[in-house]
Amino acid sequence: MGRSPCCEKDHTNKGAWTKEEDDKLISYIKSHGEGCWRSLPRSAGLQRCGKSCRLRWINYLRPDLKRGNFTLEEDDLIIKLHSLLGNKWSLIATRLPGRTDNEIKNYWNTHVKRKLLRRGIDPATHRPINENKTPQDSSDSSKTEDSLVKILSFGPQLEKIANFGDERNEKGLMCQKERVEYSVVEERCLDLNLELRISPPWQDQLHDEKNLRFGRVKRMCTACRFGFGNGKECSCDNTKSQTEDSSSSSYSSTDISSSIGYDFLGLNNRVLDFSTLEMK
DNA sequence: AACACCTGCAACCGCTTCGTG
DNA sequence: CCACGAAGCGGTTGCAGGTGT
Repeated sequence: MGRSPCCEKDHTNKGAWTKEEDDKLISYIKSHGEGCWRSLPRSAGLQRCGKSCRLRWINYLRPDLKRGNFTLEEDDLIIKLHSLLGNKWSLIATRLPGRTDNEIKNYWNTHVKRKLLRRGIDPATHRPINENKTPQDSSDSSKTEDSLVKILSFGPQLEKIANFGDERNEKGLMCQKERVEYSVVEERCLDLNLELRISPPWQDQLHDEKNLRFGRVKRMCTACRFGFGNGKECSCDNTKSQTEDSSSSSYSSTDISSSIGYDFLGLNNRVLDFSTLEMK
């Protein structure tokens, strides 16, 4: 048994849109707004599948779309975001006003990939191509796969945490969601030798111990990094004091970056504010 | 001029996620 | 908790236009 079709294929047009179809769609959405794509074609008098209408509107007809070539700034931003987010085109598109996920995806596949390859950079990993096959790396890559599998298997729990809400936002503190997204990105990049690393540098243990004694640094356990602070998974040596003093229990990106003395990826000034990365 | 090949992009397809009853 | 439909997403395809031979 196959999947049921999203529309009646017999009575729908396919292929390139005509000017008349575009006009019908635009005028319908202008007067009725977006929504209920499934019923829209019939209401608008179009012999198209709802999906097709949605795509046409989002990728081509929307009035706020920026047409034309990508600027150098957009180019750089796409590369940076891709190194952090991977092929999450819709997420990347949210950071590029007027650009659609489809447009960015196409641009990546046709221009950016080639550009990176010319520079000797693997577009998939964002690492130098000739660095890929060292014996040390082969063991490292299996480690990376392991850690990635662990992170991915965390998925459902991470989602639950991500839904906790933003009650702490008004204090300017990092909410659970931010902490989760931050940790995931941080962990994913662990093995990537990127100039544009999103995490603050991992502090070596000796340095931590020393600073802990002077009360300069609060060490986070893995559970806290994933947003399980105060749970049974938490093994922080400062959990107790954190629960007593809620204001010190949250780690914001800005807290961290200011505590370590630099603004990684411009998080302080919100150039790349991952806390606001949401699905459309 | 004719053909083959390449490139870029719009559109499609199938899977996943989300919302609702 | 489950089932179902709608919407969203990312990979892939198809085709028009450009370029090389």
